[in-house]
Amino acid sequence: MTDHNFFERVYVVVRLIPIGRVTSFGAIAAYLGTKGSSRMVGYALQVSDKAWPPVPAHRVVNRQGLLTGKFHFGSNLMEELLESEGIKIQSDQVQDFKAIFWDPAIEFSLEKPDITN
DNA sequence: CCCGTGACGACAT
DNA sequence: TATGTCGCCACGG
Repeated sequence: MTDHNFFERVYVVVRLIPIGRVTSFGAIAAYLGTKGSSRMVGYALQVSDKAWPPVPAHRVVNRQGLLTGKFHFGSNLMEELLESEGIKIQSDQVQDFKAIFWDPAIEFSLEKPDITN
């Protein structure tokens, strides 16, 4: 597993995010064991367009549920993508963020069977 | 090789 | 609660 680069590890986790759910940079960083380098997660997503398979980077927001990276998607593409998945956005902020928050360190490790995507 | 930058986050004031 | 500062580490100039 350590054969993969840090960036690719980020992509793997992000691709695990169920549709209609979101997670934070810090949660991913913590799950990867690099809790302090949450900035690297954001950097990885910035260049995720050259990764394959595609990475749903729009499902990753900051700790406040704010769409800090929407500018990198161009206009309001990030917001539209999230709303198309049923996520409500207002003022660049995810509504009911706590409710749809998906923590890989918790929910994924439990391997909940009711999550089908 | 050194310096500034950055999709963040925790803590101090 | 809001604002400022520091730590984190990869990358480009």
